[in-house]
Amino acid sequence: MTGGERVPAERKRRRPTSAGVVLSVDLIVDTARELIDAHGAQAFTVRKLGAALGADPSAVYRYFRNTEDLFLALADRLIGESMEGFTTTGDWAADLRELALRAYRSALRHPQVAVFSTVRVTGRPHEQRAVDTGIGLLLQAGFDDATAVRHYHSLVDTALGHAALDAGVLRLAPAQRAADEYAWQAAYGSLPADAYPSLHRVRNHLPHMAGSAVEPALDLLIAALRQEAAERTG
Amino acid sequence: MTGGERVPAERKRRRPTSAGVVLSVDLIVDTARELIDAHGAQAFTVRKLGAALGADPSAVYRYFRNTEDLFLALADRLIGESMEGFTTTGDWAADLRELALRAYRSALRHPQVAVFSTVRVTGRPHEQRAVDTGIGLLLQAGFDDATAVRHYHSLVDTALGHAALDAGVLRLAPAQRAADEYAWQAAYGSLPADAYPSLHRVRNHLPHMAGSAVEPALDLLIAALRQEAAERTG
DNA sequence: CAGGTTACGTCAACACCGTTGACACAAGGG
DNA sequence: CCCTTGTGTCAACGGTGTTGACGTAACCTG
Repeated sequence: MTGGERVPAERKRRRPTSAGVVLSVDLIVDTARELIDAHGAQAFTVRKLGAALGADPSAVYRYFRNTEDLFLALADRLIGESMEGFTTTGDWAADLRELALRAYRSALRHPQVAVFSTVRVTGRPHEQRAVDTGIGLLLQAGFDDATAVRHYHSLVDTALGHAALDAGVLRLAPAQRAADEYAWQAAYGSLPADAYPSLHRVRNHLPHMAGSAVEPALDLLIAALRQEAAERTG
Repeated sequence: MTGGERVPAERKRRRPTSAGVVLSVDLIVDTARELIDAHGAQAFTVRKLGAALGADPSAVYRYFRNTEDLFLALADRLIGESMEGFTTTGDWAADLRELALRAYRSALRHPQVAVFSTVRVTGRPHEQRAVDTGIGLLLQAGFDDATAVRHYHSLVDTALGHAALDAGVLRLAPAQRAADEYAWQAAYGSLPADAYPSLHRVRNHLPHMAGSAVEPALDLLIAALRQEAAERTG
């Protein structure tokens, strides 16, 4: 764990803030979460967090050494939530698809946080549980140890990568988003067939490019895994 | 196309800055590029751009309505550069892999910019050329129009998504990065076999998780496409 | 139950950030 | 040669994350 540890390992003295709130790591993480859910990670600031807590913004630094540290603490909680109620069905490929999609959906709601949890090793219980489950499914499919790790890495990073991209789209104002969808038609719909033969041919299908590609991409990954597993065992 | 247009369509009067520099759209984009290449997109600010240009920071707003607009202008240039010297070899699968890897590598150096170019339709020549080439390769492989578009979307977004993720790693200080690689061993290397059977079994392979997963992921995607194309044609 | 230690909430300040409006001047067209 | 106007500069606004000093209240000790 590189930098995760909060300043004091345990804390006992609790003094209420001038607004009467008793701070704690959990309360701060919860409040940060609510703020991000309500107004987007883009709008999150330490000062707003302080205001939402009913405390001076700088009080946060008694619990986390900086905002990155706070995000990291939020990360493991999100991993845990995204895995709530997940159970294996016996179809390892379908289970892996679901696992990756859960990671995607969770990360999409909290992209800033998600990037941290991918980049840094939290090493906390929720993360460990999820990794164990995913790699277990690949071992069950018959892959050897090294290959299982590699494929798990590919799946999860692809899901989270798409989330990082798609989160950018969500950040756009709805009107602008609609305009961009149409832009695929406007900019590409009438290109000369001689200079852009392929684009011209598929011009009617281009608006689909405005949506997310997670599911098609995951489907391809899973198909490849199924094929490779079949070749291995058979 | 949505919001790209700079403030005046054309400009004629050129007055040198107090440092003797004659500003222009191209000069500003070039300088922004150099700044990002040298110190990372994270460290880019309008004020530093002004200093690097030898002009007041606010002069930039005579050419771009805001920083997002500037990034968007940079995007198409990067697409063009990433495709420089690309030629098809006749092996459509290998060509697609190379195309996606070029997008990844280019985006990795300029993640902030890359997200914009994925999210927004630039509709400019370089973008159109790249899309036409990629979809052309899939049509050549025998996919129908709608499927070719879908697969192209999956490939490119996966490449760019991994870039967005991996860019986060690059932002870490090198020492911290090395520590995180080791963290996979430290946090996961000694987990109890009964609670985490799969993790325990593959524990020696976990440090690989610290690297990028682009190439393994792209290999899986390409394998799936090869398989699907073979089933189609034969 | 009193006293000392100290955790921690608060305050003020620092050094930044993107962006805007007023202003002055020089470039270019008539 | 003047007048319009494009455009570089300046100062300012309202934000940001983070830090250090400070005092008080909460706990531990006796």
